[in-house]
Amino acid sequence: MENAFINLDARARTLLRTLIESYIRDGQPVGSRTLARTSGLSVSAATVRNVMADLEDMGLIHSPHTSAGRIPTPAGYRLFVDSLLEVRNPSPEEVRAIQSGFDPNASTQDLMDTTSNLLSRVTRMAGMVRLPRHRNVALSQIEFLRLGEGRILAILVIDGKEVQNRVLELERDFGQDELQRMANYLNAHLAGKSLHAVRAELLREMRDVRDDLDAMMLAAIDLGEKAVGDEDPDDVVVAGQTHLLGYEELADMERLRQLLEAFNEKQEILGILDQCIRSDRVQIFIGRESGLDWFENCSVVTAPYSVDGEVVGVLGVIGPTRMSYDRVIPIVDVTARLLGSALGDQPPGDPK
Amino acid sequence: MENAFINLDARARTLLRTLIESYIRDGQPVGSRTLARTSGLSVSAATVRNVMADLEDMGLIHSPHTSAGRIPTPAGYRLFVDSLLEVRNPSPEEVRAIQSGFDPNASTQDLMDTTSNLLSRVTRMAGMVRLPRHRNVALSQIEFLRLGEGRILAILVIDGKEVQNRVLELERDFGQDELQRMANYLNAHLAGKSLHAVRAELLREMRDVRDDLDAMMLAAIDLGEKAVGDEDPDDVVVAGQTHLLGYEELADMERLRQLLEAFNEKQEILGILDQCIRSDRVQIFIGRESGLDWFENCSVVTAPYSVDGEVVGVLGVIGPTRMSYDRVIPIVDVTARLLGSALGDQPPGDPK
DNA sequence: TCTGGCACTCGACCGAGTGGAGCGCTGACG
DNA sequence: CGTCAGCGCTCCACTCGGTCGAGTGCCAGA
Repeated sequence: MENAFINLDARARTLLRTLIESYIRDGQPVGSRTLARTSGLSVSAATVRNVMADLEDMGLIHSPHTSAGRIPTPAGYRLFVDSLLEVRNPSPEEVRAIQSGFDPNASTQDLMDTTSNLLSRVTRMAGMVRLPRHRNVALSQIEFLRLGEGRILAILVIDGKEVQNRVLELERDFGQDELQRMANYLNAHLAGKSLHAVRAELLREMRDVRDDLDAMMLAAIDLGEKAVGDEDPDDVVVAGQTHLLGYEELADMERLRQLLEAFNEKQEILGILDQCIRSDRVQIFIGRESGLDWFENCSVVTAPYSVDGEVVGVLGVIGPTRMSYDRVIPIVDVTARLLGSALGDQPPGDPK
Repeated sequence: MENAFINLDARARTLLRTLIESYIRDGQPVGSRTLARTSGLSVSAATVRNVMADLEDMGLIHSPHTSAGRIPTPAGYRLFVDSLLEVRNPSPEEVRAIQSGFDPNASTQDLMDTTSNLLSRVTRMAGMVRLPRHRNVALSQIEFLRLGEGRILAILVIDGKEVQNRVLELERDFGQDELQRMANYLNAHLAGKSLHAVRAELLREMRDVRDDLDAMMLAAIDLGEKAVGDEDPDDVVVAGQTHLLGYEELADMERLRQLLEAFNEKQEILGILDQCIRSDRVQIFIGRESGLDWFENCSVVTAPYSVDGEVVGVLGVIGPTRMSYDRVIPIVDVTARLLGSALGDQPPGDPK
């Protein structure tokens, strides 16, 4: 595949690029004559045919039947997005549409919903956002509530606005007043620190037990660790799945069913997104590259988003492989940046 | 429509029933010859033709084109389900499948998810469950947490297991200790009563202010009312939408898009379900009867479910108009009963 | 190495023809 | 008056053959 790229001379690359662009635009197999006319090169259709035959040998394009034009293979798309594509800057209206969608003082959940909606509306495909990891947001407050025999509700207030409930099942039973004192202790020690730091501190304290800690403190630390320990639930917000019904290259009902089912289950979507969280740029999956066969004719464009320089999540869109990458890529890119800054701006914009 | 029923003699009704059953089974327009053979009546095809012509005049059946068999109209389906249908008892396997799906000590949310999943899996259509109104579940505990300037988090524990958070925005600021005292006051007065009763009591106390209440108590009552006041959010749980992609009578992509969109928005689904909550039996909407035109070729079968004799919600399925009503209706019916008793059994099953 | 030309292939489209299912109507029968 | 057999007609679904056009592969010549 790497070799394929090296072996391609400038003319072949131009032709391949023109062919794919044309196919993306029209959805029709493109033949030698049209390609010769539209490529801008002054070569004859016959010459183009020879080049096309070479490209077909390399597995970059193929004919759906003997005498039709050529369409790109997944490998062709791969080469295209990796080294032939010139991304457009997102149009000003699009940037404005995206930017105006972000409400600076919405809750995180709302922000996620808005973002995936935005992505799906602007691209007319399905948008998805991986929830941010909360590693470096500040714990404002922690409280415990006794529900029943050994069952405790832990309430974490994060960033002064986000609230998380967790039900803990314990062997020992605590009275409400004990719980209150433990919460006071934890709040005094931990409030304002990031969840990440809180967890580290609790674990450290559990390790080197000091003499000046009484049993209650120990229990408090233990309880705090349990409450904070469970990382945020893995989840992903999806929107605009129905846009995918409009693409006739995805018209196979059975495939479509599997695709929508995947959106419901979310598990496989999560898997795909998690593969992208390492990269620091826009990433693209084409067709079956992700190893899922219901993914035929689909592509994913993702970008990680970060707060204060640390990647905390991924967002992206999923649509037909035959999509306008030059338009979609910058949209996903800029949305990721804007989401990152919307998340990052909040603490300063809403001090205490 | 009523007249149509009265005017139909036994033979015509048998023929209509056989025709609709046959069409539901095969999806093919059914002609006079086959109908004469399968109806069990000993009449000739010609006679059947005469009857069919009458039925067509009444608007109960129609031909898709000049010389094809007849298919039922929505009015025909209506008559069919109202007075011709003989529902089968649900098959034992189906009852068992449904019954075994209910985990007696799952949370309400889980129960709703399970139920809609169950409905969709057993019927192979889309299942939906309207969340139960909480009017008569017991409030176990109420707590307040100060989030910031005038912003308070109210935590309601219901039935000793369900937890609800509500953020209240107030004009006046309260300290955490004030909040604690108010919560104590409310808990002492209200714990164990039903949400409905709690609300009534709070409203009553607000009306006839008594002298022996100090300002704090008043504030507490006000706060409690705010916290309990907002009824549970309207919501509905949907599952198995993707099953609908399999029915070729729903193959129109644009219609399908609208249908799935409706499931996402949930608003219209809610509207339909709310129309059914009054009835105490299985209800059926056929085609456009609900007034929504994307609903063509779809039908809804719903049944309310009740706890302790009071209807608290509705569940149902949505699928193609051409569905096996005789199978679906008892399934929906029995599921509603089982869900009701699963919800009702919990308080006795989990005392305290 | 490029190019024009030629033969060939294949799908899309059209129109005619055919078979079959099904209807409406009519006239006869009990 | 209800029932029924039969006839003629309509319309759909399918097939078949022919044509057209787009596109390919290959070859010979510049």
